Amino acid sequence: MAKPAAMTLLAWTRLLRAADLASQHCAATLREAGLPPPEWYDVLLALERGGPQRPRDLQVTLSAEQYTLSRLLDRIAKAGLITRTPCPDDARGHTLDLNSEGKAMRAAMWPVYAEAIEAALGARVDDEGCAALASLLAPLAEPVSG
Amino acid sequence: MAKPAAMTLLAWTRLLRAADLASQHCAATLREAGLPPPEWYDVLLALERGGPQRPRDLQVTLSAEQYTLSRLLDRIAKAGLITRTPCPDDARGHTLDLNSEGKAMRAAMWPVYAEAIEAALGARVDDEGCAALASLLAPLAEPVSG
DNA sequence: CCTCGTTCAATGCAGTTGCATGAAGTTTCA
DNA sequence: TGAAACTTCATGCAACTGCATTGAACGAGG
Repeated sequence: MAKPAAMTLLAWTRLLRAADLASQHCAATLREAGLPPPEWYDVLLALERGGPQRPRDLQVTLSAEQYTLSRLLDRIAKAGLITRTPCPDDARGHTLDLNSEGKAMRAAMWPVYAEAIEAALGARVDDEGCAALASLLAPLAEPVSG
Repeated sequence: MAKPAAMTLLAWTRLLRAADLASQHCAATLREAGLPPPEWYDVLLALERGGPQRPRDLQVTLSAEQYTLSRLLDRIAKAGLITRTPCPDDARGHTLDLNSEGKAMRAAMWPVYAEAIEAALGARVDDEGCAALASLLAPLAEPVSG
């Protein structure tokens, strides 16, 4: 029932605005380079790091809604970047894997994405500041109810 | 061309995730209370604070895209919370104003919104932490290109 | 082996967004 | 004055999102 303190409200507005501007910048930068949006990168990277896996697993890693991920994977598959093969153990699911185009796309996206992150955050907050930010934001990394 | 440092990347992911979870929580809380989404609150508050004004002015205050705001105002007007009267000085625009339902709605939303902010941020980061967050995020408050 | 509760994934539908464009009004300046 | 440039706001269209539901397959217990 407690109302937020003035400082909490300030941090709140800054947090939302900063994240909005930063992610907008990234999305715009990728778009201008003719590349897919940032969420594709997250999927491609997770598959490259974690190897072939099922949507279920990706859902946990990316903490995305089930239906969001389902449709995102549809689009990525339609673009020919991943393959879906039936899962032998469980006929409900399929195993997702990066193909060579997918790997190439991830590699092509990274420099652009990295540059955008650097412009949006790295160039504005020094290393020490980033460390402070990361540790201040750590408690916000899990769902509110949990 | 510089690639982000490891700490920058950590802060980046935490920032996006924190903001996403926090805003999700707020939106969900308002929704569960049968109230309009957070962006309505921002409009109602801006009108209450700034008095009658044109979409153009709101657009600056809220830093929203022109078409986003245009349609948002449509919905809010359709819900009967604001009035649009032709602007005498400039026939292109109209003046927006809160009516009594609009004021009542803003007042009704605040406790719920405040509670959600407190749960998402206030209860997790103390006052000093919020102050630190706010000052670290200050440089991110303006567009990347500007 | 069946049945019931659970998990995995896709999808219908309505609402929202982004981009591009359009229509109407205003300002500038020769 | 009047044509060109700019501002203000709305909207067509395609893409995306969220919620709710469905359908299929799994697994536990009788």
